[in-house]
Amino acid sequence: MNRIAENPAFITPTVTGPAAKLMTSLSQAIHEHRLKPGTKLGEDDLSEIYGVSRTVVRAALQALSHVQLVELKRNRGAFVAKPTIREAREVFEARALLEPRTARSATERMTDAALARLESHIAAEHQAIAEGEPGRALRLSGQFHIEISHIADQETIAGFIERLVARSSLIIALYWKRESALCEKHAHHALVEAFRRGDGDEAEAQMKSHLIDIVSALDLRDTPEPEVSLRDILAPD
Amino acid sequence: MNRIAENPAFITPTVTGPAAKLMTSLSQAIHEHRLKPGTKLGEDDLSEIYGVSRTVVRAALQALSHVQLVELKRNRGAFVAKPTIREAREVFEARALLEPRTARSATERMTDAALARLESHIAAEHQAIAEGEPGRALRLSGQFHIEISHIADQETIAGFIERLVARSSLIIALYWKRESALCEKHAHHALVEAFRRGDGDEAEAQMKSHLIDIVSALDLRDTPEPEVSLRDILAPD
DNA sequence: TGCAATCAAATTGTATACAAAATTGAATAC
DNA sequence: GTATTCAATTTTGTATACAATTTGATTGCA
Repeated sequence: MNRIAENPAFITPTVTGPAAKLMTSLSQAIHEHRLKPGTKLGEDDLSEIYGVSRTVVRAALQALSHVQLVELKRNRGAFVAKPTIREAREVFEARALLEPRTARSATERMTDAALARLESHIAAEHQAIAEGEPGRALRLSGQFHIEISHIADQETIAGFIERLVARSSLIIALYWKRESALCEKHAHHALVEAFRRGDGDEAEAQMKSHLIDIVSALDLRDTPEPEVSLRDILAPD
Repeated sequence: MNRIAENPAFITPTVTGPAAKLMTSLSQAIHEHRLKPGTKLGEDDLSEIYGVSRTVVRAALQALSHVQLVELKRNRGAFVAKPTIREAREVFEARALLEPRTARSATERMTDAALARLESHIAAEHQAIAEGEPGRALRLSGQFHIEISHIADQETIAGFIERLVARSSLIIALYWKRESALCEKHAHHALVEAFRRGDGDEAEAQMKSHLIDIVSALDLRDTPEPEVSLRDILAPD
């Protein structure tokens, strides 16, 4: 069974049992932009919706806060994280540091089975776009990157990349330029071609430019914070 | 107030309130090798020791498991993490990927105040060794690396490095060769000199070789797992 | 004696009850 | 009419009670 079916959540759950289900469900909703940055995640609401106690809800929310998909404010509750422009830049700088080299490592460890998985990712991505589900396409696109890091067989780095890709989804929700089309199709295809040829240099270069393309499609100009910043400024923790 | 005094725990707590105190205390004990890899952390024990309920204990243990200082086994409890040789290699490969470049960034952003902080770290490290407290020295040595990542002003990467340095402490506890002396004195001093001269190339190179030196002082030879070797010895047929 | 099954003790997992804090809105004073 | 205060409500934080699982020890049986 491949990882796609096993872990549609993106983030490898760091909790077990019912809390993991909740974490997966929330994580997926955040990734597909059904839950928008800043949304309040009330404990009672979630506990009623999922039919579990607040104890379990809190465990899931804490786990999500550890991967920075959720922000916990003491005595105030849990909110879908809202990365700042500064954080957005940092996330992509970290990805630029980790992913190109990881793509090179993946090239060296590439197998036919792994190539097939990557291609099925791309196919699923195209299908999602064709079916008018951009949220699902975005999630699959992120999973493509994560899959590469797992192929590279560096689980520690893969864990970091999982977190970075997850936050990238929030960043895209907040800062994506409407004008620029989300076209990862060609970039991902070019990467797979490099993998197939076993060309590590090319894979590294492709990944590097792919990440630059993504950043250039974001609007990360310094602008005054949205409305909610008032609270943060006037009642800081 | 500087970061050293604020965060003697190493790991920036991802929880608030009483659970943060507990996390800090446990994290510090693990770093100083007072709590050894594999030690069981029973919920009732901790709850009695710290005078808080199991709810708080569980929150702290969950937080520690998210930074991989603690391993949670479902229905079995929490244990101080015990990185495998494979994980040890991965941790230092990730550090090799992140820290040299981060040292270069730190060079560009270096200030007199930051240099002074780094030097006070080294001084405290020497003092700890002189006073025969190798545990404290090791913790301070790790904080030196973390401080550099904060100076580089990349909080996302700094968070990763915090986790890697934390796990490195467990790895050192498990795999340090007795023969080789822990002498980070010169390496850290050379780094500070490079920072002072604003020599980014040199800082990057120094960090790279420093990490290689640490790995070379570890015994990461593939050995059969403890149980397996027992079986081999006792049932040689 | 050796092995297996069953039962008891201890420990973790989950739910719920209670305490504390923050938010909300209405009443009152200016 | 506006602002301020205070109480009621809601929500989160913590403790505790109960359920489920694991562990090991004892007993029964071959």
